[in-house]
Amino acid sequence: MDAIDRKILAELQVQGRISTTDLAARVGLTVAPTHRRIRDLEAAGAIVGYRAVIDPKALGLNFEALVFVTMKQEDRATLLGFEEAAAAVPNILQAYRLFGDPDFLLRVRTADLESYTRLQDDVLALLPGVQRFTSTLVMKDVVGDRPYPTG
Amino acid sequence: MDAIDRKILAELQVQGRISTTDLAARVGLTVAPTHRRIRDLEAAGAIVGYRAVIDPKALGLNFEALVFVTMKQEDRATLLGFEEAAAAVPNILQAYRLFGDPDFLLRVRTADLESYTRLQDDVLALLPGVQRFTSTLVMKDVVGDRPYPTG
DNA sequence: ATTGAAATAAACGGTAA
DNA sequence: TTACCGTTTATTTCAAT
Repeated sequence: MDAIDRKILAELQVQGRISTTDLAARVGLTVAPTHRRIRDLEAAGAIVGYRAVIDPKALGLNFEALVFVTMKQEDRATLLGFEEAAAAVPNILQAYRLFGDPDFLLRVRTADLESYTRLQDDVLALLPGVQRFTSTLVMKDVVGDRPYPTG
Repeated sequence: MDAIDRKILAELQVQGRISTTDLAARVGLTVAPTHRRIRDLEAAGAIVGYRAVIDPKALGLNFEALVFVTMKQEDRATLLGFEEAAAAVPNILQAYRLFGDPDFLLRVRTADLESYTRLQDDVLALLPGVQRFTSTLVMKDVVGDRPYPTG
């Protein structure tokens, strides 16, 4: 993982579909070694995959909320049960387990406030082991998901 | 934005580098209309771009924290000043403006706890308009950034 | 550097809402 | 009529050896 690899990762995080030819020019190599490095980075798991970045509004997902979850107990089984159930809810885009209280933070997307209300009442409230949760509405994505710093 | 477009978006969110040929087969069209749809989705802004998904550990970024920020004032200038300054910090991967208190939530990645300490003291603490902030360490990414539901 | 595959773009006719 | 598909053709670009 030298400086060139980091530059490759930086470029691919911004332009996931850049051709090997163009990428080679940007990192100052020829095509062959560039291609080899990409293959190695993929094989090593440094590059997990590629994805299109979608505008959620295009899918009608205009509402975003953060949900803080506090669990009844913090034993292993309770936590794992919750994590598994949460992973099965497609509207939960991200979920973090935190140190301290609350135990989890969820990032949730729905079409609108009404869909969110339904989701909270019919799905989130039924997640196993939950003592209580607090929702906070997201007003604005100031910094939307951004590439990792490579420098 | 019909069902086929949603299917295209679903596939591209999971396999951003799938070939038009393969994608066409998956959505049940031939290459030409599939390609047209991709072009239109890109032009309409539904597809914002493409990116490689990187393992942050490969970049040595092993530490993640959430930072809740409460501002001194909530006037427009103060908030915008903070947002601009926050956007200039590469370690801030995501930033949300929230309703209520706290005013912002930041997701921050650094190499380790020491780098985070330095970042907090030397950078985050100097962001303009901040009254106080509270850090919470992330124990685990239960659900790492996941595609939007298209159904 | 070469070969084969794939992306891209345009044109044309058919078809269903 | 409008909008979309599918086929075809041609050109370009890329991957891969």
